[in-house]
Amino acid sequence: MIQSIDRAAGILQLLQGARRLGISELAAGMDLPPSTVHGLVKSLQSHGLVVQETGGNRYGLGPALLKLSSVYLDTLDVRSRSIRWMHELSGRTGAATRLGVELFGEVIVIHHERRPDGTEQMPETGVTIPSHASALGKVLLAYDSAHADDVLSRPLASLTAETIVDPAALLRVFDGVRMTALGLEHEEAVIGESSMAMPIVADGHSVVAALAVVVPADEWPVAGSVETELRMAARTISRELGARSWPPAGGSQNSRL
Amino acid sequence: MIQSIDRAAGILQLLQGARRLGISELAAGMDLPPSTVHGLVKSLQSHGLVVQETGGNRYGLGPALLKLSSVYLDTLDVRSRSIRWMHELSGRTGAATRLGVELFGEVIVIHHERRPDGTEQMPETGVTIPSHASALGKVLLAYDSAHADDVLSRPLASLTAETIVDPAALLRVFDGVRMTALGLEHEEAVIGESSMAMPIVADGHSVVAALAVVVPADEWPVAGSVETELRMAARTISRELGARSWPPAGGSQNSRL
DNA sequence: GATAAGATTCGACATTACCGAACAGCGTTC
DNA sequence: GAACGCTGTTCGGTAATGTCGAATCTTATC
Repeated sequence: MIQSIDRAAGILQLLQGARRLGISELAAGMDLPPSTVHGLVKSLQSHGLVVQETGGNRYGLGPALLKLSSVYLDTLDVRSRSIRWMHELSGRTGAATRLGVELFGEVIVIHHERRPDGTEQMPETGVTIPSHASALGKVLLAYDSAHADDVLSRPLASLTAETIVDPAALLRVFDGVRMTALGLEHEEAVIGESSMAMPIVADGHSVVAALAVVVPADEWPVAGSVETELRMAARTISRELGARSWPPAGGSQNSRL
Repeated sequence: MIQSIDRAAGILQLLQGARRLGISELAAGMDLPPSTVHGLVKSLQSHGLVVQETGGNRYGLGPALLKLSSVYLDTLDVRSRSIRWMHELSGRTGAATRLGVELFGEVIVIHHERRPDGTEQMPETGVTIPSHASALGKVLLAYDSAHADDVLSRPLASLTAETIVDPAALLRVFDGVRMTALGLEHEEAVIGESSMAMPIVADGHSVVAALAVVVPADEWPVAGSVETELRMAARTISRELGARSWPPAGGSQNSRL
C-alpha cells in the first residue's frame, strides 16, 4: 500500500531472483528511473538488507535478512514443537521429513529433517515449492479456500509430466484431502521424489502448517506403517498446539464447493 | 534515508526483539501515531515480511524473510566454498566450526558445522555475537578499521567476567591479531566456551569472513595441531576465493594506529 | 450489558520522496 | 592517448505521497 515499501520489497524480490544486480538493471526491472532506485537501494543498504559488492557497483541481499529470518524461525511455535517429533518420525520411517507453511501460493519449508542414512543431503529449510505440485501444498490449500482460489486463478506451472495443471482436477484433489486429511504427490515437483503430507492444527481448528514424509520415487507407494507414523506425529503435534480435534473437520472449508 | 523505509526497518527490528507486538505497542516503540504504524505494518504484511497472528491482533516477522535469507546464503561464495572444508576441519579437530561475517558491530554466523560427536547441538546459522567478545569478531574488526572505530566508539557490553570492555585493550588485541592472523577468545562471550578464529580473504586482499573453531572451555588452550588445521583450512578457502596471499598483509589496515 | 482498550478507516494537509537533469568515474573504442 | 558511452551518484524543484488526528468498528473486560 505504501509506495516506497512496495518498491523496496520489489527490489528485494528482484535480488532474490537474480543474485546480483546493478542500479540500472534494477531500474529496468522495476520500470523506474535510476535515481529513484538508487535512493531506495541506499536506504535498504543502510539497514543491512542489501549489500554492495566489495569494490563493485552491484548489489545483493544482505545479512540482516539472515538475522531476521533466524528470529522468525524462533517465533514459530509449530516449528519448535515439531522438531523433536520430526526427528522421531524420520528415525522410525527412514525417510526425510519436511514442515511447511503457505507463502503466496507456494510452500516454504520451515524445518527439514534429513534421512537418517548418512547420505549427503542439502538442508532444505527456506526452500519454496509450488503448492499445486507438492503434498504439503495440497494439504495447506485444501484447508484454506482463500489461498486456494488465489492459486487456481492463475495458470499452474508444469514442473514434470505428472504435475496437475487442471484447476478442476486440483479441486477434486482438495476434496479428497479433506476427507482423509492426507495429501499425496508422486514425482509432481521433482522427478524421483514422492511425498505424503498431513495437516498440523493449532488453537482449535486452524491449519497452521503441514508435515510431510519425503521418499525416493521407487519406494512409492510407501508402506502403511509410514502413513500410520505420519498420522501419529501430525496428531501429537496438533494436540500439543491446542487442537481440539484431529483430523480437522474440513468438509466445508472451501467455500466454492 | 527514505523515511518510510527507515520506519519499516525499525518495525522489523522491534519485532526482532519482541517476538509479537500489537499496533499500539509498535507505535509506542517507534514513537509514532498508531495510524501511521498501521499503514506501514499492512504494507509489510502484504509482502509477507510480517504476519498477523491467526485470529489475533498482534504481528510478528513473516515467512518471506526466510526465503530471502535462504537466497542470501546461496549468494555467498565464501559460504559455498567453505562448507566442505569446514566439514573436514570439524572432522579432524573434533570441534564445532563457525563461519561469520560483520553485521553492524556484531558477527553473524553464516555457517555452522556441528561437533562430530553425536551430541545434540543447536544449529547456529543466523545467530549473532557481539564482535568484541568473540574470536570471529576480533579478526573481522582487526582488518576493518571503519567498523572497528564504530564499535569502539560505543560502550562495550560485558557478557562474562572475561569480556574485554576497554577500547584501548581491544586495539592492542587487534594489533596482535594482525601480526599472527589469529583471534582468540576464552569464555568472553559464553561461559564454558572458547574459540580461535582466522581471516578468510577474497579477491586479492579484502577480508570477507572469519573462520573459527569452537571448543569447550576446559579443552583450552587447544592443541597446536588444531591451530595448524585451522590455518590450513583458512588458507585453502582463501586461495580458492582468489586471495593473492595468506595471511593477509594487515600491518597498516587500521588507520588509527 | 456497559465500558474501555485497541485496531482500523478516512480525508485534509504539508511533508516527503520522486524524478529529470547535470556531474563524476570507468572502461572501451578508435 | 583522447573521446566516447555507460553506469552510478548528487542535487533541487515539484506535486504526489505518506502522515496524522479524529471517527468508527471490533474485541476483550468487568
